[in-house]
Amino acid sequence: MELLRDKNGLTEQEFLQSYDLAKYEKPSVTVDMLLLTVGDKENTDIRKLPEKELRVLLVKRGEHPFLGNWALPGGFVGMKEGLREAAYRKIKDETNVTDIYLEQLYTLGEDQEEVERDPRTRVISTSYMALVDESKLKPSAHRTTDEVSWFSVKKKPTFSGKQGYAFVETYELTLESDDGAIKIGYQIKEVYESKTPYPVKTTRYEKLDGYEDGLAFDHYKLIDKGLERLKNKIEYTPLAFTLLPEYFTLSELQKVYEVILDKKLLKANFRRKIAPMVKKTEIIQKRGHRPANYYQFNEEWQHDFMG
Amino acid sequence: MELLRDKNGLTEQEFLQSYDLAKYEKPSVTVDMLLLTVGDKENTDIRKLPEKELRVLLVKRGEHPFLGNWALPGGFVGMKEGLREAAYRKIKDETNVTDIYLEQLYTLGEDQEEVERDPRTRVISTSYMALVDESKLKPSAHRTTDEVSWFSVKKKPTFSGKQGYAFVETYELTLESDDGAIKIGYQIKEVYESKTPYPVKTTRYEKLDGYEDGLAFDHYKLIDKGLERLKNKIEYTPLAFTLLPEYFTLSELQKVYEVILDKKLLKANFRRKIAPMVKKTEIIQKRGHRPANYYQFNEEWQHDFMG
DNA sequence: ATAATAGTGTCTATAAGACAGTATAAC
DNA sequence: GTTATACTGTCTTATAGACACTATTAT
Repeated sequence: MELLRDKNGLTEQEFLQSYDLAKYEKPSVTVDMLLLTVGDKENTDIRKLPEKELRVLLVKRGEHPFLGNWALPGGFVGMKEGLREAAYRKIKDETNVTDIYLEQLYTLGEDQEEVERDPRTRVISTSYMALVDESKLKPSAHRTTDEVSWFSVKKKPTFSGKQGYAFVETYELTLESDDGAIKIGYQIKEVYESKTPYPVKTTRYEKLDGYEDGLAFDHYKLIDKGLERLKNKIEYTPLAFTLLPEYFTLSELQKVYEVILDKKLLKANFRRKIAPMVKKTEIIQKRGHRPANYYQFNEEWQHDFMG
Repeated sequence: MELLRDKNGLTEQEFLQSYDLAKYEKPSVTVDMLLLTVGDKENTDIRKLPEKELRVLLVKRGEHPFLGNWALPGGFVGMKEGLREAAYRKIKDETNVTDIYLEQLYTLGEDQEEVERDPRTRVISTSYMALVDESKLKPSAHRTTDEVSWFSVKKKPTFSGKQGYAFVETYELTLESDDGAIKIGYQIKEVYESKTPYPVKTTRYEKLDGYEDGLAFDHYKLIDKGLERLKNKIEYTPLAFTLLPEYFTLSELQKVYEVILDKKLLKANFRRKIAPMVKKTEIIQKRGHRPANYYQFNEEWQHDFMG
């Protein structure tokens, strides 16, 4: 095979030997983990089945910057470590869970505002969304000395309509810690402008009045994006099953959909729709009043559907 | 306001002053642009309207590594430059277009294989998908001395079925330059494994037999991902309109959908479905046989639909 | 018995798909 | 006239939503 030479007459090998790594100043690269689960709410009436809620794992920062604020778990990426591998490592550090669904979410550092998102230096952060079944978490001990807590998450629409020429939607994103002691809240404002011939959407985040605590960096963006992604994908992918144990009842599955879509579903219709995705098992659950059948994910489904 | 101090007793200001940037070795950060457009195919029969095809902009590399191969336009990100800003800059360099639809696509550098995607050093690359109306491109002169060309892109399914326990789908991704001189082809193999309780998808890329030319780096992944993204989003977003001039006929719009979804649509049904997205104008096109009405994007639409 | 959950049947409204038809231009 | 494109009406089928009903348990 003949050797290609560049403008300077160098072969690839020669070029690589002369390549000066230190010539350019480089940004730092980190990963941030949006670790989500769906868990049972505390139950007041023992006769009723527990409601479910979405939860996100946050870590209290023990260092500058944003010392004392709550942040998504994350950290710098090693030189020989893939972004996804770094994400796995972080999850293992925080939760001891290794078998977990993971997908790339978004990379922060897009515009001037985000260029200054970290006061130390320019930091580009790739985020991953991870979904875990709550039952895998129970026995885990956190290995770090950091304070770590699950926060319930809720995003609810507060306004939708025209403001002048633009169309505006606002939401409230609220987080509350395990014990209810810490409350974090942001207002999200989405503006749709008709920049003919196509529309442009811009999103603004602001701390909500009356919420003292805040998130570190621009991590609210990732929580918001993750919730949206989940809402979209749960309709046409098997993502919901990553949030449940292998065996589940259809009522449990329905509650997962309800908490993610943030609306009540009619039982009969829900069952008809998800029927091809699940397989009935012989196992029976005794928990509510009438016993329920346990179901499993039906691996044949994606073939018929996605294929 | 009281000053928080960390474990070492430092305030944030003191911490930042003592923060040593050079302590850690850092990966390099680049952006890659997937610039797509839909254009008229060369016409044989003058009486017929031209067919449309999807096109992607590629640059012939004049430097190591991958010297002589075709690549997506891209390059290193400046320290004070946002990723999106860098993407804009690249597009302006290559096409002189400034007003363009842009969305973040994917960040490469996930796993061990991708850690070694660039022989110079560890490179993390965030990619953007840009969609342009062909008519905006015509008068542009490329400012770089590099060879630049639009390639037609086609992804067609070649197999779908079970292979042992797993479900497999294969595709052929083929690119062909403007003048038909350069042909690039990859086989894509998607394997769905039923890693209970949820399925895992893995994708493999291989050069197609009989295709001599190749893409630089792992850029085939970005083209593949971009086409998928476009196919998904065109159904529920106004993305199609970014690929057309402000005024267009419904037949033109339909052809854009057809080339992206890679299937023929029935006229009557298509028109019924997109009716709320468009606005009829008074302008008439004389091009085919019976003159056609020009339409515009209807900015009211997203409100009713997305809101 | 009553409350709570599990599970099914069916009517209706809406959307998607198929296809036949009419209309208006170039040649 | 023929051919190619533009545009509409309507029947059929599939899907989504609403709601009423039965079934089985704990208390």
